[in-house]
Amino acid sequence: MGMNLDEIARLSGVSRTTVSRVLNNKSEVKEATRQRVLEIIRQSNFKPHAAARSLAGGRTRVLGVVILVGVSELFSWPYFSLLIQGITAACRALDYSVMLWLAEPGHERRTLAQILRSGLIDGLVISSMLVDNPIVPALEENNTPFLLIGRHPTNPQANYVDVENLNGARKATAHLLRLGRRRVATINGPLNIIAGADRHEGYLVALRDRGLPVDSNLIRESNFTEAGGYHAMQQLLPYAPDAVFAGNDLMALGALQALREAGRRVPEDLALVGFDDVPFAASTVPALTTVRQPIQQAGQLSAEMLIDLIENPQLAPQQLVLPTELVIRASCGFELQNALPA
Amino acid sequence: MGMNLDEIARLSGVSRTTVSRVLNNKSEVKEATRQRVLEIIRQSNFKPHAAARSLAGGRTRVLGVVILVGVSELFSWPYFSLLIQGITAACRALDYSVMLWLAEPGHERRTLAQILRSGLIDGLVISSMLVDNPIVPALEENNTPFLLIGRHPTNPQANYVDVENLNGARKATAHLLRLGRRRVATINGPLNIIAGADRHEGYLVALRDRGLPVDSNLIRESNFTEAGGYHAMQQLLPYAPDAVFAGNDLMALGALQALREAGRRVPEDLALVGFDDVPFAASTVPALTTVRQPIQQAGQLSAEMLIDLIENPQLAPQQLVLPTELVIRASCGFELQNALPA
DNA sequence: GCCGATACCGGAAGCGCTTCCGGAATGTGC
DNA sequence: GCACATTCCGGAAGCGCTTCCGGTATCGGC
Repeated sequence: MGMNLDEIARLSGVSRTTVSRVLNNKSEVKEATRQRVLEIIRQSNFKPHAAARSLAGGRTRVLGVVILVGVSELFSWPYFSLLIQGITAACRALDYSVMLWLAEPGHERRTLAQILRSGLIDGLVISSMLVDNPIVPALEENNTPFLLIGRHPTNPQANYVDVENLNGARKATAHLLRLGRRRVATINGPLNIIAGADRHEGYLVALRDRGLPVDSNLIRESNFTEAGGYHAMQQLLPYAPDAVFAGNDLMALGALQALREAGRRVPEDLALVGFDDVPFAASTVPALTTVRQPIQQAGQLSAEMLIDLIENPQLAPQQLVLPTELVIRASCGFELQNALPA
Repeated sequence: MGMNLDEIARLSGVSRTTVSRVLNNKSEVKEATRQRVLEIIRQSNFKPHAAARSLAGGRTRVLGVVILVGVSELFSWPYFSLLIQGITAACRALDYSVMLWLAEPGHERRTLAQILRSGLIDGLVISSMLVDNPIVPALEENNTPFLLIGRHPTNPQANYVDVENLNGARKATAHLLRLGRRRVATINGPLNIIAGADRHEGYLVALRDRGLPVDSNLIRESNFTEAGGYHAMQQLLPYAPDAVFAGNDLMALGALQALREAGRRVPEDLALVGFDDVPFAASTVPALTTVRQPIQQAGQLSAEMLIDLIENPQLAPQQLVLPTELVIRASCGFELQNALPA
C-alpha cells in the first residue's frame, strides 16, 4: 500500500535518487545495482505515482485526444473507433496513457484552453477535419506539441497524418471511367471538411486525366450522411448519370436506397463506388466497391510520431500521408463495350 | 505562464490557502473575498495544475474507462462510440476528465494492476460483459471505486448499469409469436457473454410465456458477427423456421444475406428481428425490426453514478437497468391469419 | 465592557517524485 | 604510490497544490 520510492530504496539498500534513476533508465547506475533495484520493484509490484512524477518531472506521459463531435458524427463509424484503437495500441506499447475529450461544437476553443492549461497532457492528437478548424491557431500559440489527423490546409509547419483522399477518389473515379462509364456523377461531402474537398478534387482530377468535361449537373454537395446521399441521388437521377462516386460509404448506401426505389439496377444501369470501406460495405446488395483507408494505422502512427515529437522537441515538423486502396466489389460492374483503354 | 496559486494570491491580496479554498468551494471564505479571488482567476485565465492538485489532495478528478478489445469488437459498433460519448458528456459537465484503456485479451489483469497502482484515476468504468470477467475479482481487492457496464452475474455488491437485455429479447420474440409465427428460431451470441446469455434467456421466457415448447434444432449459438449469423442461418434452414430472433443486428444482417442466397423472402417466408438498432438497421432490405438499447444514456448515467460513488464513499452499491424498446420495421412482417391474441 | 463562540484567514508541512550538485569509490597511466 | 578522470551514488531542494492547525477579527449576550 504505502509503497513509494523511499520504501523501494530502503528495501534495496540504495537511495531514493538511485531508484528514480533506475525507473527512468538513466545511465549512471551500476548494472548490478540496477538489477537489484529492478528485482525489488518487481517483487513489490511497485508503480511510481503518476501525479508526483509529473509534478516533479514536468512530464505526464499522457497523450490527449480531442475529437470534434459534430464533425465526427458526420464521418461516423468506424472512423472514430479505429482511430482510437490505433492510438491506444501505440500508447500501450510506449507506456503512455490516453485522455479523451469530445469537444462540443462551438466550445472547442474553451475546451482546448482548459486542456492545455491543466497540465494533464504532454501532447495532443486532434481529429482536425474542418478547413477552418478554429482550434489550430490556439494551439500554435501554445508550446504543447500537437498533431492533426487529417492534413492542415495551409500551415506547412503543422504535424499531421492523413490518408490519400484525393488519390483514392481519383482512383475510384478513374476505375469507373476505365470501365466505360461516360456520365460519372459525384455525391461529395461538405467542401469545408478537408477530406470532403480532397475527395471532390480527386474526382475532378480523374475527369481531367481523361480529358473529359466537368458537368455541374452531375455534382452534388451533400453531408456524409445516408439521408444526404439518398436525397442527392434523387436530384441526380433526372440528369441520367451512368455512374456515381460517393464521398463515403454512408452516402453510397443512401444513394443505393434511392436507386432501388427508382427501379434502377446497380451496376447494370448505374455503377456505384463509395469511400471508407466500412464493415457493411461488403454486405450491401450489390456489395459496394469502395476505397479503403488505413484508419487504425493512421491512429497508431499519429501517436508514435507525436510521442517522438514530445521526446525530441528539436524535430522538424512531421507530415505523413498514408495510401488508400480501391476495393473492387460488385457495385461498379464490369467493363462495358465502350470501355476506355486502361 | 508562470501562473500559480501564489501568484493569484499575491494579485488578490490573500494567502495561497485562501485561493485554494476558493478553488475547492470551501465554505470558510467571506463572499466578498471569494468574488475578488474568482475575478482575478478569471482575468488571468488560471487553471490549477492537475498533477500538483492530485498529489496534494489525493484525488485526480479523472475517470478511467477500460474496454476489453476482444469482446468490444464482437459487440461492435456503435456500442463503443456511443458509450464513450455518454461518459465524456457526463464528465465534461462535472469537470472530470476521461482516460481510456483498451485492454488486450489475456493481459487484462496486468493492465488493470498498472492502472490502479499508477494513481492516475479516482474511479473506473469497465465494459464488463464476460460472465467470468477476470478483472472483477482483482478490482474487488482494491479500494478504487468501479462500476460495470453490464450487470455482474453473481456479485450483488458490484455497481453496474445495464440495459434490459432479457426483457428486450422477450419482447422481440413475443412480437413474432403474437404475429402468428410458430417456428421461431434464434441465433444468439456467445453464452459466456452476459448480454448474450440474457438475450437468449429472454427468447426462452417468451416461448414459455405462450406455453410453447423449446426446439433445440431452432437454437444456434453464434458469435455476434455477421459471418456468424450467416452460417447459423444456413444451419437453421433445414429445420424450416418461420421466424428468427437474432441476438444482435450484425448477425441479423448475416442471416438476411443467407436467406437472400437461399431464395427465401423476408418477411413473407421468414420474419426476422435483431437487437441493438444500429444505424444501418433502418437501411437493410427489408428494414430490420430490432430492439433499441439506450447506450449513450447508459454511458452518461454510469459516469454520473461513479462520480457520485467517488465523492460519497459511504454510498450503498448502485445498480441500474435501463429499458429497451422494440422498434418495429418491415422485417418482422404483419399479422398472419393464425395470429395469437395479443 | 468583557467573554466565549464563530467566521475567516495564513503559516507551514508534506504529497512522491526528479534533478542539481557535490562527494566517494573505482579505474588508469605513469 | 600518486594525480587525474570517470563512474556511481546520496543529500537536499523544490515542483504546485491541499490541509492541518492555530491565530486574529467580528459579533451576540449579559
